[in-house]
Amino acid sequence: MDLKEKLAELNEKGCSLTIQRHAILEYLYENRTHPTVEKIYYSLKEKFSTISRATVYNTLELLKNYGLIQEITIEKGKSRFDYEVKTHHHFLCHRCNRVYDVNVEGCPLAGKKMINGHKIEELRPYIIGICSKCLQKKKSNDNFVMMN
Amino acid sequence: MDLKEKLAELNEKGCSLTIQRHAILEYLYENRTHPTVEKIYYSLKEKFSTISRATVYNTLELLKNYGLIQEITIEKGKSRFDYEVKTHHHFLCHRCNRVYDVNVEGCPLAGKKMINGHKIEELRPYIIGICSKCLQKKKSNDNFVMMN
DNA sequence: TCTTGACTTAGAATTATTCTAATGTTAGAT
DNA sequence: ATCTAACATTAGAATAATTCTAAGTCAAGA
Repeated sequence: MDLKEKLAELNEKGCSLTIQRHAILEYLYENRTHPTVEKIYYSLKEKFSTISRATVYNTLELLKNYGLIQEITIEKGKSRFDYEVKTHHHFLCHRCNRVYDVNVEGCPLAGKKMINGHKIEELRPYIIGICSKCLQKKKSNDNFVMMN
Repeated sequence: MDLKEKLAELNEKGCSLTIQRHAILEYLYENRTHPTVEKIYYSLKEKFSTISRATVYNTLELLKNYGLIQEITIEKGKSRFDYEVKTHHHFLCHRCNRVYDVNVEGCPLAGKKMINGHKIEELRPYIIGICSKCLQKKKSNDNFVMMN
């Protein structure tokens, strides 16, 4: 779903479209790097110097409740946010702390509404490990060490 | 793996088995409710009145690094811990905040070592929703309201 | 224009986690 | 048995993430 559609949906549902809300959703639309709240806050400060953390938190919560963004809790202690709401796997590299999207086909939970009598509302499939970039880096370090 | 085996493994790997470490691992062995750090800390305080939060955090980190327990980051802002390290799904009820184990067969990631060039070290498959108990409660509330 | 309610703001408060410096414990050397 | 060095634990301070609060801002409708 593109930005205009999401903004329209917010509007239709009677949610007032403030400049801050617009900016936050737009930021997530343009930055698919799964930013933390802190990252979003500081990035927006450059445009809107008076924006407050509370607004960022409130807006992210609001957008999440409207189902327009999703929260990622893959890391201890802090949340990240993702413009894409369709369920997909996230990969966290514990070396560089980057979060990647990964596509995994054939999840047996896909489309399921219930499990063990519990109502399923959201899937958060997380994978932890070392990303390809860091594996490369590690390799060249090893080479470097071997050459000495 | 039972408690004795895990303690033995710690010992074999040269990790000193202090009373606190023993108590924390034992607590997780006996309490499979995915306790938060705070819950663990206060429960242990009853037996060991001088135990400190730092020890609880350090020990949980240590046990995790030895691969004897796993960390659950399903909730915003805080960690829970699980004695069982075999990969399994966790279900968080956003009404009552309980975390349940659920068994899901046929995950296409099972046994995979790599994905998109990234090295997989740990899977954290989380499901969010409303648990069976809370669904029941909701139902009886509805009935109650209807009867009035 | 005035009022009302919703939104934003700055900063305080709270919560979770990590850090620090002092103290306690233990195993091996003597 | 005692000493010592390394490691572990402790209380509390520091930091980080999030939520709360009270005051100010804005915008739509009477």
